[in-house]
Amino acid sequence: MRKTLFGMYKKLYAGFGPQQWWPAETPFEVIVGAILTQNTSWVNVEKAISNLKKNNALSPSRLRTMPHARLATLIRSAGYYNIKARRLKNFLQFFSVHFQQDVTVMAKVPQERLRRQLLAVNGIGPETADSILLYALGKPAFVVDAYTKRILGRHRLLREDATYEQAQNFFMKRLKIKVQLYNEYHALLVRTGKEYCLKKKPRCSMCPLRGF
DNA sequence: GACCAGGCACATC
DNA sequence: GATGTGCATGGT
Repeated sequence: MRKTLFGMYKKLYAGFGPQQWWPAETPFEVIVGAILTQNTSWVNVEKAISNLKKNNALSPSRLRTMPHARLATLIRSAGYYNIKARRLKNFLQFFSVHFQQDVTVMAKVPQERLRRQLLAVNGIGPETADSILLYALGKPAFVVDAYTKRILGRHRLLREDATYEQAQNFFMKRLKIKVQLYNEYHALLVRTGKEYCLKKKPRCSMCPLRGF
C-alpha cells in the first residue's frame, strides 16, 4: 500500500491493537485527566486522580468549592499543582455557569462553537480542548500532541515545528471524519511515541512504523 | 544528575 | 508571528 495516513494507522493498529482510550470511568474524569496530563506523564496523573477519588473529591461540585491549597495538595503528584489547581477551577467555573456541571448539556453545543468556548478558558489550549471534545464528548476532533508532531517529523511528513492547527489539518484533510478512527489513531501515536519514538534514543528498528 | 513527560500562558522582541 | 520562560513531580 502507498504511504497514506490511513496506511500508517493500519500499521500501528496491526502492531499494537486497540488502545481502549480514554482510561477513565466517566466523561468528567476524562476532562480532569486532560488538564492534569498537560506536559506530564500519565502515571503521575493516575496517582493524582486516584488520590482525588480516595478523598471523594472527584466531582464538579467538590472540585469547584474546595480551597485551592487543598486541591493543589491532592493533585501534587501530577506536577505544576498550583497552576493545574487554578486551571481545574477555571474549567469548573465555566462548566457551572454555562452547562450546569452537566456533560450532556455541554455535548449539545455544536463542536466548533464549543471548541472556541473551551479555548477561551484560561488553562485550556488546543490539545486539552480537542481531548475533551473527542474523549469526553465523542466529537470528531483529531488530537495532536508532542508525539504526533515528532512522529510526523521523523517520517518527513511535516516539519516538527509545525503549529497545532497545521498538524491537525494534515490529519483531518486526509482521513474520514470518524470518532472511532480519531480516538484510536491518537492513542496509537502516543503508544508508539512512548515506546519507540523517544526524543534522544529512538528505537526505530523495533517500531511498527519502520519502513513506512 | 541530566533528561523527559499525552501543554499552556505570558512577556518580549 | 516567532521565540523564550515559568510551572514541578516522579521515573529512567
